[in-house]
Amino acid sequence: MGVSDALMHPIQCCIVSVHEIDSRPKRRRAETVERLLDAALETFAEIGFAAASVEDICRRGGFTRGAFYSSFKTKDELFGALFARETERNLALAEQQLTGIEHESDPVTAAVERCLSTFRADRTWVLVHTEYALYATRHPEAATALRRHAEELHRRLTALVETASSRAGLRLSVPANRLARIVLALHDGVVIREVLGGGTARSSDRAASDLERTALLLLLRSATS
Amino acid sequence: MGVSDALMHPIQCCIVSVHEIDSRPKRRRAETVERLLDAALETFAEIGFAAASVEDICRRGGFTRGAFYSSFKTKDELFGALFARETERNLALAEQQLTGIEHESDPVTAAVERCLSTFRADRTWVLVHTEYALYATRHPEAATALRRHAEELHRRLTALVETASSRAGLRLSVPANRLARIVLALHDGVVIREVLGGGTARSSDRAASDLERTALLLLLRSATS
DNA sequence: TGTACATCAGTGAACGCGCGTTCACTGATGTAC
DNA sequence: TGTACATCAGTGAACGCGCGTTCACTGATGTAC
Repeated sequence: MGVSDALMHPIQCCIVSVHEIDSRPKRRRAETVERLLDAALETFAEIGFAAASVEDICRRGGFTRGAFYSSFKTKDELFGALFARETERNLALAEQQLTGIEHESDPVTAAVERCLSTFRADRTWVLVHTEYALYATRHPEAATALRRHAEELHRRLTALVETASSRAGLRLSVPANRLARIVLALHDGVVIREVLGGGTARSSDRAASDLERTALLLLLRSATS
Repeated sequence: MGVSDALMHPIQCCIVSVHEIDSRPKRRRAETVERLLDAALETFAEIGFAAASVEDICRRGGFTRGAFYSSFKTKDELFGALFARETERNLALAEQQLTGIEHESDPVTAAVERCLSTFRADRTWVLVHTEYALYATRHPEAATALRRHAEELHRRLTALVETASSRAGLRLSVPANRLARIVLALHDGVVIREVLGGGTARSSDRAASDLERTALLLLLRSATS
């Protein structure tokens, strides 16, 4: 095989790995898919799913339409794949940011701060996610994917609230379950208002995250004792 | 002019007003516009703005496409007119529900209850409003209309918080201004999650409004003293 | 009141463009011997 | 190593449909005298 050959010939091996890192891999469909998804994410954020033509996406990715249809059956399928990729990324990011939070001296404040910095309103994703939610209203398979993701987030935040509050010896006047739901709703509301609301452009980043910090601290202060 | 003529001839006046109330008015463009807007609202909620063809809207309203174009220049103009009509309606409704609130014995709780019952998640409007917000992202005139409406809501809620808290002799640990923004964001988040989120169908009406009640009471409890 | 004309509200056929999707083809990459 | 063949990834022309928009026309309603 090519691989074992390569192992026996250091020089050729080197060339092969250059091929794999560089833009000339043996089989590059996976890479093409990634580039198309990247292009789709940007295009959908800029002009919306419906307004974005397959040609727009391909042009941005540096392909022709044929390439698109050799990777995806339809434009709708692409939307689903994009949502799947991005939500997986976001969950992994959250995982990474929040592990070990219960060892902080003040886990509540720490969690608020970390969540704010992790999920800082990412304009692109808010736009595409919102559109996907709207889309899911009329496409049951999309609704399933959306629900799964929402439930996963809720599960993780609930667990976080539970471990953090018990470690800190705090009593919750509202079940962790419900508290998590409230926090998620508040987050959504603030972030959506920032991106979609008639947001005044002047330093709205800080304004929105300040607002959310205030709100979360108010909430948590009166939910714990 | 026709009006002063009518005033001088009681009988004719009566006939004219029958014409205006009944479905045979002299000039019925206004009524046609209303019917088209009604049809558009339902159609947009069902299948979305982009997917809704002008023909779909007209068919639902009982017209042909020509009627549409003799009342609106483009499909986009219709969207703007629809948003204008609905926001005006909503503001009027809010006005009506919230006047006199400061005379309640417990204005905070009363306001929470009235807001919840007034702005109970109206699925149709949440869908259309969200889509309009997304649309406004790419259409500056729409963004202006959206901002105006958001600011108006914020102004009214701020005033309500101020008068209600001062009448009740409460001190706010957060400016009314900011508190109003937080409440609006929370409301948006809850309502959007209910309609767009992977909402479990089982009695989600009550669940969502219970959640919002809990959240608002928590917030207001720790924002006042 | 009756007649002639003007305007209004809405019809429905037609246009033309852009888009999603298909498909026959091509050059590059990999495999067999 | 070299040659012949197979598969893969992507090309780009073509198709056909549906949609937004236009426009010449019509019957109903209103106005003048």
